Amino acid sequence: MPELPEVETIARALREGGRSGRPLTGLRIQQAHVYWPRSIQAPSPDAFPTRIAGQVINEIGRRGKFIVMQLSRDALLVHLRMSGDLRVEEAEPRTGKLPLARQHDRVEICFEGGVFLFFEDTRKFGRMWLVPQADEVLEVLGPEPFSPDLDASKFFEHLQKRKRQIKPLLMDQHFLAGMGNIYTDEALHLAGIHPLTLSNQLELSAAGRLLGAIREVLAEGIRQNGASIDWVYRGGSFQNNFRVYQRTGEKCPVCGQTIERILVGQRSTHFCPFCQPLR
DNA sequence: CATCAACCCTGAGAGC
DNA sequence: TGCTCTCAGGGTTGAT
Repeated sequence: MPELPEVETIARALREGGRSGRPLTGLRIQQAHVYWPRSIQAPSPDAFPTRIAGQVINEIGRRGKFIVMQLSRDALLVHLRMSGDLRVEEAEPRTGKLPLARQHDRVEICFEGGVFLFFEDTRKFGRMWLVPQADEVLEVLGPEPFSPDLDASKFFEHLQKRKRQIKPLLMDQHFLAGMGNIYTDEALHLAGIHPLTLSNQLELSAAGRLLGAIREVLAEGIRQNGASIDWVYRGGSFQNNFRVYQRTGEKCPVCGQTIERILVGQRSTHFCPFCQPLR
């Protein structure tokens, strides 16, 4: 399930080439096909292909868990949700044979020069937006975890203003952009904070520790090209560094206590009862 | 404002 | 082997 490091890895590959594809920046879109209309959030699925045709991709980046592509006139945003991925393929140089859409491909974008971008999404939760201003969609997001504007004291202030369980709060994209189930569990363990701790109970020192832990696990995740879980996202190796995530019943790498699994805000949550006591 | 449940979906894994 | 059942998981929506 793509979180910030996975989305960052995918955005980089689209921007700079890598994996199978070559860079998409600078390419002009010829046409598009929508195979699953609900994958298009805006404009209407019918209007999408007409409106995107002819536009050139000028920039590719990331904001929270969104992939952000700046086109000639519009912005193309992609949220991969649970099972989404973007795949670049090229026509056979010799025969000119074109790539075929696969079973789980929901949207296909064709570029001049025989390059294709497929939005594959087994579970159909992912969405695309084609809008004049990216901010229409992105403005509701909380700060980027790596934003220089976000320091320990500001983070502490934000936590103080709310009275929520820390884990669901960290996963709330309006509060902080980019965290998902994996990196939240990992960051809370690294910071030694129980997932049910109320946000306004955290002291300044704990807030600073938490922000540092969030940045550390995200940076390590990016360094390892994300985590490969289940059959979805592939190519990363951060799953080999999980401290607690999906390690229920195993020993805590720090203290040796048995890692527990509880439900927090409808999400499975892994933590060490010794390293992360609830006070 | 905080919490909770349902919903959107599919494939994997369990149980039979 | 093959069927049915349950469940995970990000985000949105509506109820409490």
